[in-house]
Amino acid sequence: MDNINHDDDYLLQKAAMFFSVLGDTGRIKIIKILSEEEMCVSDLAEAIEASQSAVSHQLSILKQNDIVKYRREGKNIIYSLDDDHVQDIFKIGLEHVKHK
Amino acid sequence: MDNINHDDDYLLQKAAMFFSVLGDTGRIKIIKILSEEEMCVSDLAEAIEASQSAVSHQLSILKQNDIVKYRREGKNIIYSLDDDHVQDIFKIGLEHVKHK
DNA sequence: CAAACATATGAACATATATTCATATGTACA
DNA sequence: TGTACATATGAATATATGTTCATATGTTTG
Repeated sequence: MDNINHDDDYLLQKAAMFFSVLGDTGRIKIIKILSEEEMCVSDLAEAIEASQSAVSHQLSILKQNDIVKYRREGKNIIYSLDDDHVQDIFKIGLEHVKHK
Repeated sequence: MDNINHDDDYLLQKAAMFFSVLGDTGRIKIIKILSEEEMCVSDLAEAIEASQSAVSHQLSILKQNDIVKYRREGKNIIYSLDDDHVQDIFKIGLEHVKHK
C-alpha cells in the first residue's frame, strides 16, 4: 500500500505539528532547561536570553501542544514538562544530531 | 546550572533544525512512506499528492539534513531513509501524538 | 486600595518557508 | 544523435512564524 489514507493523514499532520513545535531554537532551549528543572517565566527568559514577551509567546505554543504544564506560585508561574515522553523524544533527537 | 553554554547551544540549534525538518506535513509523509519502502521521486509525488517539483525540493532538504539517502537506477532516483535512527524518532513522535 | 511585580496577549513587522512555474540537467532508447 | 522521460534547481510569490512593542490581566504587599 503506497498511498496515505485519511487516518494516517490526520496522525501525520499531528506529528508534523508536534515536531515543528520542537523545531525552534528558542523553544528547544526552553525544553532543555525544563528537562532539568521547573522554572518560572522570568528566569527562563534570563536563562535563554530572550525577552519576557517572546518567552511567554513560546510557552503559549508549548502549552497548546501539551508539551509543558504550569502552576501558579504566588506572583510567579512555574513551568515544567508535561510528561517524560517529551523529554525522551528531546533527548533522542539531541543524541541523533550529536552523532551526525 | 541554569544557563546554556555554547556547546549546548550549538547542539540545541542542530536539534531544532532536525526537528523542524520533520515538522512539515509534506516531508513527514515522505518519511512515513520511506519508512516502509524505498521509492523514486515520481512515485513519491503521486503517493503524497504533490507536484514533482515540490517533492524534489523537499527531498533536497531531507538530503541536506542526512535524513534520506538515494541511488540512481536507470532514469529513476530511488530514495530511502538514511538510517534506522530517523525511523525510530519518527515512530516515537507518531506514537506520542496518537496518545494525546 | 494603590503601587510594584510577574505574566499574558494583540497588533504590527520582519523573516523564513513552501509551492509553483519555467527551465536545466541527466539518462535511456529508437 | 535526437527525443522522451525523470529529476533538480532557480526565481518569484504567497503564507507561516517569531519577535517586538504596548498594554492588559492577575497577584502580592505596604
